[in-house]
Amino acid sequence: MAAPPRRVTQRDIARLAGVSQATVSLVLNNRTDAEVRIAPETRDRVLRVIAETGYAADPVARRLASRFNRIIGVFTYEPAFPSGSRDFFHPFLLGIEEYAERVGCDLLLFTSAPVVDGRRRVFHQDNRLRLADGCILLGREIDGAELHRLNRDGYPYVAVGRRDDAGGPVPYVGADYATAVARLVELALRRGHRRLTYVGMGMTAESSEDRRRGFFAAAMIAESARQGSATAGEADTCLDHLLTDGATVAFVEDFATAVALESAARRRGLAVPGDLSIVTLGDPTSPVPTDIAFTGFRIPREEMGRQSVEVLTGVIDGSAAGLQQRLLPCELVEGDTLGTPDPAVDRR
Amino acid sequence: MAAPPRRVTQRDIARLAGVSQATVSLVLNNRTDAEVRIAPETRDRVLRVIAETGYAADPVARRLASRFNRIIGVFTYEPAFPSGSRDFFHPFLLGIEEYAERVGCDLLLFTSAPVVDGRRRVFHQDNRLRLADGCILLGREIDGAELHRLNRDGYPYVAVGRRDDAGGPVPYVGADYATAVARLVELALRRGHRRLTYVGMGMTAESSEDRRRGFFAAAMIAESARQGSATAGEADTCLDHLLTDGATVAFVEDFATAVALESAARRRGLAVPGDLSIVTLGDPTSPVPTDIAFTGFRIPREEMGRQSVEVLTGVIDGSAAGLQQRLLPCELVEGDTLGTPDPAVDRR
DNA sequence: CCGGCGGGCTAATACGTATTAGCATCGACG
DNA sequence: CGTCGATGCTAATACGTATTAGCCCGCCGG
Repeated sequence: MAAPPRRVTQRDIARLAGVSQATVSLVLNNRTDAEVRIAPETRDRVLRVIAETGYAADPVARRLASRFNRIIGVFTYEPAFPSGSRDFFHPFLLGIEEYAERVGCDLLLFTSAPVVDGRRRVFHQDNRLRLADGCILLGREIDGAELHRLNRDGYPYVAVGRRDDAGGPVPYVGADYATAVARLVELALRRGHRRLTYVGMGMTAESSEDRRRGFFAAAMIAESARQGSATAGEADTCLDHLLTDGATVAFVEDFATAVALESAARRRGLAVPGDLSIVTLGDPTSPVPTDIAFTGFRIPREEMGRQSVEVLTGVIDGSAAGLQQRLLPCELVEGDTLGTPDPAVDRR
Repeated sequence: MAAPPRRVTQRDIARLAGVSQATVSLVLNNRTDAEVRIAPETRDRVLRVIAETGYAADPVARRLASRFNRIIGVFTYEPAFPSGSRDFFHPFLLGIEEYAERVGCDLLLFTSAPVVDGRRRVFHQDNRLRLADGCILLGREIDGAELHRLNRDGYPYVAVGRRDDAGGPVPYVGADYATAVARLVELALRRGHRRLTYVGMGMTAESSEDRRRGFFAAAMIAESARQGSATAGEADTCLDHLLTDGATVAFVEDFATAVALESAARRRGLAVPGDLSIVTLGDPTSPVPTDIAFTGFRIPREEMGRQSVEVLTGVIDGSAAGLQQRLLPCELVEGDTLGTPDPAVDRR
């Protein structure tokens, strides 16, 4: 290991400028308090030496001495490699990077977090959270226990996606699934649908819950409507279920399931939306090839990324300036898969 | 700003375990040299306290005291995620992240680097390079002056893509464009082509140079062949040039140019590869819609990402173990756009 | 001439860890 | 009984910066 050349420090600058290290620090931080005064010529001399040497303060030492690092941690829960989840994370990262750049922060990806029981863990033997001033949590399912721990430790963080309380309110920037789904339900009702069926994934994540809640809340209101529920599995089985149920429209939580359902229907000679309408409740999270323009909504992922950084900076500097829990509206997408129910079937 | 709760330090652990801070550090680092000995029961006591408190060493202090941080910096000359270059960087990042996880390093994206004159700068007023142990440089064109500076400062880094010397050899992991292009030239010659034309971008980047070099070196060898050269611009102009030249095959540096050229040819009633063959010299770097399977090669981007981390770790710990300049082979892609020249045209 | 006061700077310390020289203890050995 | 070598630990210091108490000096007012 070659001895690395000792780098230029404030002491070196101080020696060259004929002042003390403290003075260098004061000049560097442009301190102009009443308490602290530096003569203009001294200041200039120091600045000149700094410019000549190309000195830049060691961010590590700086962080140790003061409090902040201008580093935003990014923790991704789910295995990052399968290209599938990459497409899921990408829009978030886009927004995060953009806003981080704007506020002059670097991004630290906690790739060193080890995988235990198939998921990454924030807390482990040698967790390095403190490298960052705070942390953005990304992942479809986030461990409640870890959120508890974060809250207890008073570590600044923000979740992307709504989260239930965990030993205190969880700061988050989520998508307002409940409202988006409710809007779609209303739309279906207006088009004449009376038998709506929700096809979920059997997941307990908050994002699933919110969709489900939005669906049933809106469907309940229309007393005349009937709702069913199914779990995505084998597409044909699911389709059977829908038909038996007399459903005229399926609200499908997962995009890939919707695609599978549509092809299953087509294989059986059923037209979409002629014989069966299909509504999707989220963007594709894995690349599913399809030419169909599904009716559904778009999750403002990029904006969620941006705002998560915004909220995090608020949490970090304690200015609870912005609301620390935000739900962003989803944009409805008017596709080709929500029609009017076949009158022949719609015998109620 | 709420006073953050002082976090647990080694001193706290020491007090609780009834030992000194030094002992805690020694236990933590599992030091078992001949010089340093800790009684097993003491060690256990300390470890128990650590487990109970959930203590984890502050990586910042650790870095200040010792030398390394287990952080790999990633500097992208263009924004890392934004959509334009997104498809370009993504595979690299994928490989980088994978390998970083394997060696237990975190990744630091230098998003705080300001943009000057349209490109990001490594060195600026308040550069934060020292946060990381070393740095991976990504970008189509990398400023030679900055490479000089990195070399001069002895800062460990590695470029993705071959780079010319800059005040010393530049560690890199690149793609062997020269060989890949030469192979394609040979293939074209075997198929009977005698008039080959290179369509470049007029760029001076090493990646462009290498392709060009590979082309002319291989084409020269076949004394019977003639080569031409054109610069991509308006596709029709370029096509005119090719036809005037009597070229039977175009070697096109940029993927998008190849796509444009193909449609221009088709608009004029020319068949590809019937009347004109087109070879591409790189993957699409921006999403260009096309159904055509171009003949060309694939750049091992992901592998380049992985190996760049590997090389960087070598540079950092000074074990010049691996070669610090690597060129990875590209995989030839046998597409549909390289045929045999029309005999009518091939009058030599 | 002395006290006070403000400007301009420095000495000292803290941040939390890693490292090293060296102290204390104890058993063995001469 | 003194010496020596091992063993087990601690005190002290370094890393590079930020911060604060306070020193020194010159000037002004009395």
